[in-house]
Amino acid sequence: MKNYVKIARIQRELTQQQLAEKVGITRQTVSLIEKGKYNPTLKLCLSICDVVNKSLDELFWVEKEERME
Amino acid sequence: MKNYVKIARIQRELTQQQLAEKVGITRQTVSLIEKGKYNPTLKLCLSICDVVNKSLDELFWVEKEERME
DNA sequence: TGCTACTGTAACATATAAATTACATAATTC
DNA sequence: GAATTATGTAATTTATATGTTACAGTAGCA
Repeated sequence: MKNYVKIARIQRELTQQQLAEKVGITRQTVSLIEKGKYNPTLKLCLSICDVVNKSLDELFWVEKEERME
Repeated sequence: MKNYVKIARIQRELTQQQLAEKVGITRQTVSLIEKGKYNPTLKLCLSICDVVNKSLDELFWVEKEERME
């Protein structure tokens, strides 16, 4: 479940802990999402979008072929 | 959890059953998502995007203020 | 009328997202 | 070198997405 959360987070100069607090989840969940080991819910994706000021497509769109790994 | 799945599905002239089969889920899940009663996972959202040939933003982006109901 | 296709939804079971707690490591800063 | 910060991850628990089965209602069509 590849995504661009980590890049966006670093652009905003946020730590995983800070992003987690702003989103209202735990640091562990942020870590797992960034690592592509979780399949987050839409609601959570939208919350992350709000915090880093990016769209769903910007953060979570990956072409079908490169989605897995 | 408002979204535009129903509109896109009808544009593609698919029934809930047909969309469900193409996505690999049940008709009931499609119904609940269209009704906004479910918070689908990102993976499922992406699968729906593939089938109706729309982006995440086109199907699932709603402004923060109108997201709930 | 009756039949079929499409949709909404409820109850229960299962899979898994996410929380919680905890431990480990690397990179700092003192 | 000790203390702190940021991150990865494992085990367990909890919440919920999704499947399964089933029933009801509407609309169109013979």
